[in-house]
Amino acid sequence: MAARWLSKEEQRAWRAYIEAVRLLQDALDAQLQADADMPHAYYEILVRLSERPDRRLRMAELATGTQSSRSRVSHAVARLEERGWVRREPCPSDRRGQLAVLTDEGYDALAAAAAGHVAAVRETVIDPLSREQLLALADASRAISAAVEAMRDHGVRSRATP
Amino acid sequence: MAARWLSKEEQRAWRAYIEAVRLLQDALDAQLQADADMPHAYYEILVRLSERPDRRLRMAELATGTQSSRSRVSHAVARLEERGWVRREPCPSDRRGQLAVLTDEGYDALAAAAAGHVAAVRETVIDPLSREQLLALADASRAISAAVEAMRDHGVRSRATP
DNA sequence: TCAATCTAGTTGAGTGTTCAAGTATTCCGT
DNA sequence: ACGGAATACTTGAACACTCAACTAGATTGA
Repeated sequence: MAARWLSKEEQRAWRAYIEAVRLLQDALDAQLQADADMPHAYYEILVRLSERPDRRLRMAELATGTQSSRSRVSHAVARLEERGWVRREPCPSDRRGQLAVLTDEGYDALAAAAAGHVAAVRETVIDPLSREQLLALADASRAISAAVEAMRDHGVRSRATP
Repeated sequence: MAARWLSKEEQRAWRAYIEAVRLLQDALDAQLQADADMPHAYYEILVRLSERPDRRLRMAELATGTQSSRSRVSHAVARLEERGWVRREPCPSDRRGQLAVLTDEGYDALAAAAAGHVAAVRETVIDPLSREQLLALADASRAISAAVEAMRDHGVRSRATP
């Protein structure tokens, strides 16, 4: 397979993208860590749980919902449980399964964190972009997500040839 | 400060964005780890060094160039040095400073990793987007980067009020 | 029905990142 | 010239994530 490089324009675009991604992630992580003492990944777990009427979710659903591995969620929920923000329950319909349940303390922690986090998101992403830009960003993002999932599934055609 | 929430549309866009970011980062990290035995952050360090005619860069420049903290770069270079991919040199003009120098082995490792990585970037980002989409993504990214830097500088106006 | 296989989730070791504190050197004002 | 402040970088502990191996329960099919 001939290695096809990026054009100057593609290169510039790609770098602008990952640069923004890194800066943003670090900034949001730092903001949440400083203001709410939790990493962004934990925040997202609490958000997903809070959106459920019964405030509970299977571990696997939590994993797919937050685009993370089962192992990550398992470790994270263990930590959240130590803090009393989440509790585990056995799943009635499948005895292998576990339900992560958001506790009242967890809900309070989320409520306390949310305003600051949303303000930061607004300040760094929503407000600096026009509506068209934001929608374009979302479109491009969906295309990227689809492509990543496609690559994951069909097993990376372009793997380094051994 | 009144907490201003996100509209439905903003919410959808924001989620699409971070979802893509997470999926992409995990995929690229996994690809590089599997094919070249290095995380994406290390790859970027090697890239920056390789772009210099003398293949060397001050630690601080490496940090700003890769949007990471000095500490991160310091640890990373230490690891890369253990592998023989990078070497440290004292900086002649400032005795506090250090130069990270890409070794020949490091250059080879980068060369071996590059094709697979670029192919993955192309497959997940460049190819699935139209030229307009890619340019729009870059524009939005630059706006986000600027906003993050602005927030970092002027000290987060919207910090959780204690 | 029972073995093989698949799925849900956990665990621990290894690795990378962060945060705060540390050392060494340079810069700056007087 | 010299003391204080800023800068360059490192270090170690605490924490998060990954990968592979593992347990336990569900599913399949012969």
